[in-house]
Amino acid sequence: MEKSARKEREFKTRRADILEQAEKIFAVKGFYSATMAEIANASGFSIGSLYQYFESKDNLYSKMISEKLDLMHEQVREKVKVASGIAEKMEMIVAAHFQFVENNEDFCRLFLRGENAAPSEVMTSLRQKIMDGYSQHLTFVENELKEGIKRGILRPFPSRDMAAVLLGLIRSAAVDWMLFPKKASLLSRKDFILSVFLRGVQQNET
Amino acid sequence: MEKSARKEREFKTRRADILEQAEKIFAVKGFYSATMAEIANASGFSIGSLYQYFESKDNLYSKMISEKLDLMHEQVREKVKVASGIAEKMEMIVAAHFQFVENNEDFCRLFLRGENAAPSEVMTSLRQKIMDGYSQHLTFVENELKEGIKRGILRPFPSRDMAAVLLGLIRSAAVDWMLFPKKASLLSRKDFILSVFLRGVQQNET
Amino acid sequence: MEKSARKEREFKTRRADILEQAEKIFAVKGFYSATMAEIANASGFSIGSLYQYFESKDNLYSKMISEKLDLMHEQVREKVKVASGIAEKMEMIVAAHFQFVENNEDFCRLFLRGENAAPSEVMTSLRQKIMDGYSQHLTFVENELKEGIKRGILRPFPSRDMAAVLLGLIRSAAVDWMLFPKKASLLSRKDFILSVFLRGVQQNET
Amino acid sequence: MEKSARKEREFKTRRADILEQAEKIFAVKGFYSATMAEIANASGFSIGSLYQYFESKDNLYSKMISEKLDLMHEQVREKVKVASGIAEKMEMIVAAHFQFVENNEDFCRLFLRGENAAPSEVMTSLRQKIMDGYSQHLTFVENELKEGIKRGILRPFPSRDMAAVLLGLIRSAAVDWMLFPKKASLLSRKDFILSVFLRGVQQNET
DNA sequence: AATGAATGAGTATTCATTCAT
DNA sequence: TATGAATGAATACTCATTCAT
Repeated sequence: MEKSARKEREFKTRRADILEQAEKIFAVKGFYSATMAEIANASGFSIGSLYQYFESKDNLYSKMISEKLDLMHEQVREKVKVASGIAEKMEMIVAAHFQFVENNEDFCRLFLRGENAAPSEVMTSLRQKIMDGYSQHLTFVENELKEGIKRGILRPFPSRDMAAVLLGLIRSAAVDWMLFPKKASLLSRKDFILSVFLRGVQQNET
Repeated sequence: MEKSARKEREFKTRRADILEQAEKIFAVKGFYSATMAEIANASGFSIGSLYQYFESKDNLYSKMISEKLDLMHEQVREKVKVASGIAEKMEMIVAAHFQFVENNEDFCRLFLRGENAAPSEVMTSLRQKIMDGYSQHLTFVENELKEGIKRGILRPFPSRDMAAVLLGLIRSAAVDWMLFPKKASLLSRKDFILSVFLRGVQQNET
Repeated sequence: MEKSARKEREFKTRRADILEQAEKIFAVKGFYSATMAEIANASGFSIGSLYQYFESKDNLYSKMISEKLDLMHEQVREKVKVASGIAEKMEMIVAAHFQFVENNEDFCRLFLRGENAAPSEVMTSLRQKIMDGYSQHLTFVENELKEGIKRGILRPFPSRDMAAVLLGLIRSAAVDWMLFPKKASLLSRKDFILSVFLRGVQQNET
Repeated sequence: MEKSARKEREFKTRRADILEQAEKIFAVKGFYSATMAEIANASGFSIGSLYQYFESKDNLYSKMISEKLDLMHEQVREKVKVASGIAEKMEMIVAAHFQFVENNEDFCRLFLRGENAAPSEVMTSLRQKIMDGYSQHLTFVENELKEGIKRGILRPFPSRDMAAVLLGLIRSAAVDWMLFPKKASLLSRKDFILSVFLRGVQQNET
């Protein structure tokens, strides 16, 4: 039926609209201080309608977080995929992350604030989902680095630890950029981070 | 007066007791889900008494966070102070942080969760305090690194960025350790982090 | 729209129901001892619903007082308006007040108790509103008396003072009636009050 | 024992001090918003000490009100006692009340506010006490007026009603004076009130 | 399907009173 | 006797969720 297809499409669009507004509000107020009424209002729906798209406030928040996080991982992977060569792939890992942060600053600020909180079932499962997603992402990065080790470009450190270090460096640059606002774009710090990661900060002994 | 001195001492002890219990409860439940009644109960005081030591729930949380953070910064600085030589100082920066995280895991988990949230006055001032403390700490680390640059031990990168990188590496190792529990102590990762920071991950070109 | 009109009507009815029950409870217990739960219960609404009709307990109390007071003033004025001649108008002023007191004893007892209290914003504004209402009412009575002075029926006392005296006499009769319950209606004291007001208590010298 | 006599004296002095401060605070904040801590502080005693002089907050308030009211009644009676002749006695009734109000404005404002509230035992008994005191006072005034009726100076109205009217006029003048602050003293309105009471507001027919 | 009024459980905070010191 | 820290009952208000229309 054509009808159901259009309905389906509309459903998704509206769902996305809600998610978009919710993200903004959660970013400003945090999970607890944001209210369903507020989100309903901002997205132009009634409170009741919100519950047609999401089971609960927890669920709305969870979906918002996890879907966006998935998007980030996906974006990173896609950009890395089209890159050729270890060096370019590593550059893309950093660049893609930075681009996502710049394009989704509100969302990322939510993580400065944290608040992946609450002891509820749903929230616990969110935390698990976040960790799983992170774990997979780590594995993805790890595999790229392994290639570098194999080719003798990278030192034979444990690849998982190296991946954690790379993501840690990316994260710390992003946090620093959000915490202490600067004129320069986050992306402009890409080379610095890459350089530190690749060559270390130690003066060449010669 | 002896009397007032003892009272003073008792006051501080009890205040610390409350803070200690509150930390545990906040760590498990988060700021919003933890209740004053729970904290009162856990610390063996009545609800009313809590308010003799702290103005409000916000205030209790703020004090708990900021005092512990101050303690961390202080502990790091003291350990670095007694170290001699750039290398040893940098080692101490990493070691002292790791030790603190191991000794205060509950507290640190609070930061995984984040939740330095709430749009209230008190919480806003807490966030400012956290940022100020971090900023000062960054400056402290930066000054140590500057010495290293001056002596030609470290590459002439912007010292502040290098400091941010070092703290970022420390943080990412700590987060990784808390997120994916391992048998090995966090401290055992010190040399790896230091090595990465100092020599980088790039294979020596030969 | 028919719908919104009915909604509107229902809203007003329910609001009035709450006000009516609240009046009784406040009359018995006073502002502070009355609880929102009690009022909710008595009016057959949930606690939450009370807050859909009134912003706060203070607000509920304020509206109840000021709307009823407005009603009293209005009723007095309407009855006076249809009266013809100074004598009849003055009679109506007394009669209308007494009728209101008899019909709204609970409400009036609230004023024996006073309790237009509380240092809150809302309550301060209530007190101002009460005074303003009283002031206007005084002016209304004053204008009627001025007519009597102009026609040489009343002694040329300051009209405002005379108005205050008349309302004072009305009030004292009402208070006496409420304080020391008697079989006779308050209205039956109308002629006495009027007589005292007009001719005083002094024996005619002859 | 001398000692106990001094103790007794001290006790009364301190009790009076508390009552004095309490009156001020109650006048400003009302019964419910005033706190025992505040009263303790203002009167220079500890909270615990307050309870050595008064059983409870209700009791403190009750005693403050009833003792001051007794004082008012007493002062009026004494001044009336030394007056000679009906006219002078009636003048004194008005003058003595007005003087008390001027000398105890804070206290009297408490009655504008009312708040002889609370459904507690103690408060109920206070209300009874106030009514009894008022009733006795009314009887006292009534007896003076009876004398006037007997001597043919006053119209043969029911004496109790006349007394209520006189006290009502006094009250309304006092309330008006407190509600709408004026430069003139309250006492300066004595003759007006007396004149209205005696001769009414009606123009003499001549 | 959409609405938004109604619900009521849940919680921070206050403050009269007590009692150990 | 005096103190004031400790107590905990009491209560206004919020907001996620439901469901009648």
